[in-house]
Amino acid sequence: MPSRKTKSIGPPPPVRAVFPLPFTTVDLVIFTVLDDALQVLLTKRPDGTGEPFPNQWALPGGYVDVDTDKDLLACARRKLKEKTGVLSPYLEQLGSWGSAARDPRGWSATHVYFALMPARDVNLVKGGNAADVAWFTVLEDVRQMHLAFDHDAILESAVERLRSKVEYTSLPAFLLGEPFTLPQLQRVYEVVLGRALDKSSFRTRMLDAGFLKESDFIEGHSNRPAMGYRVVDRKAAVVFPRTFKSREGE
Amino acid sequence: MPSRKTKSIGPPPPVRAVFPLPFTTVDLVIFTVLDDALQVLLTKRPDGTGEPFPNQWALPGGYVDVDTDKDLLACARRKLKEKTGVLSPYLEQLGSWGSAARDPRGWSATHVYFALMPARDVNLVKGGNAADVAWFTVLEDVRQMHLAFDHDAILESAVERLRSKVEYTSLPAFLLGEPFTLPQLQRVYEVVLGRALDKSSFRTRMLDAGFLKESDFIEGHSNRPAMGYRVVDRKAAVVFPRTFKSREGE
DNA sequence: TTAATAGTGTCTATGAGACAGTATCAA
DNA sequence: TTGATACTGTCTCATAGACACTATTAA
Repeated sequence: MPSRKTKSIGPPPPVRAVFPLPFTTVDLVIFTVLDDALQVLLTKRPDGTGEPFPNQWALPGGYVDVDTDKDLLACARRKLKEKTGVLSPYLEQLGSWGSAARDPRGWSATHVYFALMPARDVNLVKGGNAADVAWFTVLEDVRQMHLAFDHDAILESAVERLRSKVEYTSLPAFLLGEPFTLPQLQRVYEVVLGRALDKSSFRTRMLDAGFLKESDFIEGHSNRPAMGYRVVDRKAAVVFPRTFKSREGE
Repeated sequence: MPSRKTKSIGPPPPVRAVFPLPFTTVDLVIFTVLDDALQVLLTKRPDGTGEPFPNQWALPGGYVDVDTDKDLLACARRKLKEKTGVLSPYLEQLGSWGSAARDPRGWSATHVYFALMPARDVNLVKGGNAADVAWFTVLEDVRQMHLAFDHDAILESAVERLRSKVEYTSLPAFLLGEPFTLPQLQRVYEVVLGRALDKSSFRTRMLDAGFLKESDFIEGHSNRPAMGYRVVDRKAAVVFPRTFKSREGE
């Protein structure tokens, strides 16, 4: 009979329960917009180690380490830093997937987080357990691959969540490095949504929502310079009261 | 990170990994609307069994059973049926909570689902591991309690999710038994949102959204009979293009 | 001056909110 | 006939979408 509220110091017992436990992992869906396309970060599964799905591409992730990870979010942050070097991007829980069949090693459950980050902030970290790390476009590259485990389904769910939230939140701002211009932001919205938006209504919506502050920085990569903006609160997205196209079928 | 063993055919080994695994549980946040109030189903933790939080109220849930549960959803359905007898209510994943501290027995992660059901469908099942099961109003009863584990935080998150979705989806329809009338449905919206809605705009919104079919059944519990409706698709909610009160701070 | 991109103004349509009015029932 | 509830119509206002317009730069 375990006593309350005491975390044991020292080495954990070899067996933690008298019944079998599922494996517990954390996986990450890391998005960016690069070359006018939505891209996702994947890592290659190692070869020759006896691990399942050798040489196949997979979402970055791995086992929860009971000794170092305080909680699931801390575990996600740790893995994020290991792969990208980025410390505090926009990070949100997507959900969890668990079943007897998804991993040949046995019953496993994964807690999935999705992250948004500017491509230029990322410093791809190669080596380690994963042989390789790279960006893949969601619409082209990944369509022609089969990811390891149930990661195809997880990615699909992440893209769906991202798309639907982009319809009524300021999420895309986290995909851009600061400061950014309104036309740049609009392009990101259009890339994720896969359709064009009206310039005028886009500007009013963004500026009225009050989540942007002028960076009093002008930035022109070609002709007339545009106003630069920064996000007021880098931690949370703003929710708009309407979706983008209220008229007719989404 | 230690290497993992491959799954063997035959009886499962007593130890499934050479590194410690977190406990894996599934918890349920079961909502209904009863007596013009949003209510949640809680179970009382057992006493004298050495389990943590004896006699405290908690969300129904428990360990994933690797041998009987095919996946997390199946596990959630099993527990749902055990407590309420209801087989297929509206069921959606809320998220997962995991940390070293939430359960005194050790690192644990719980996968939380939330369910919506008509109160009249529920047959409270007492006994078993949980001594007691009952409905509690979210706004009054639960405010004065302290739930076991981190269930206060989980419930708060579930209520928040429910409220925000009620602003722009047809979710409340799943809290009512069929057929129901539009005034009944409006009352449910108002109870969950905690504010009154305009009758006229409510009716147009609901009927235009096309998720209701006339039950050609008239139901009058007092005066002029109202049209009865049923939900077209009992599995999914409809998303409205706008929130209820677009003008000013929600 | 031209090309290119940034940004604004003007019109229309939609639909929510407000609220008054009508319809249909029980007693 | 009265009261209660179901339901409809009418007005206003906010704002998204469409699209033409002006502004500011580089070459």
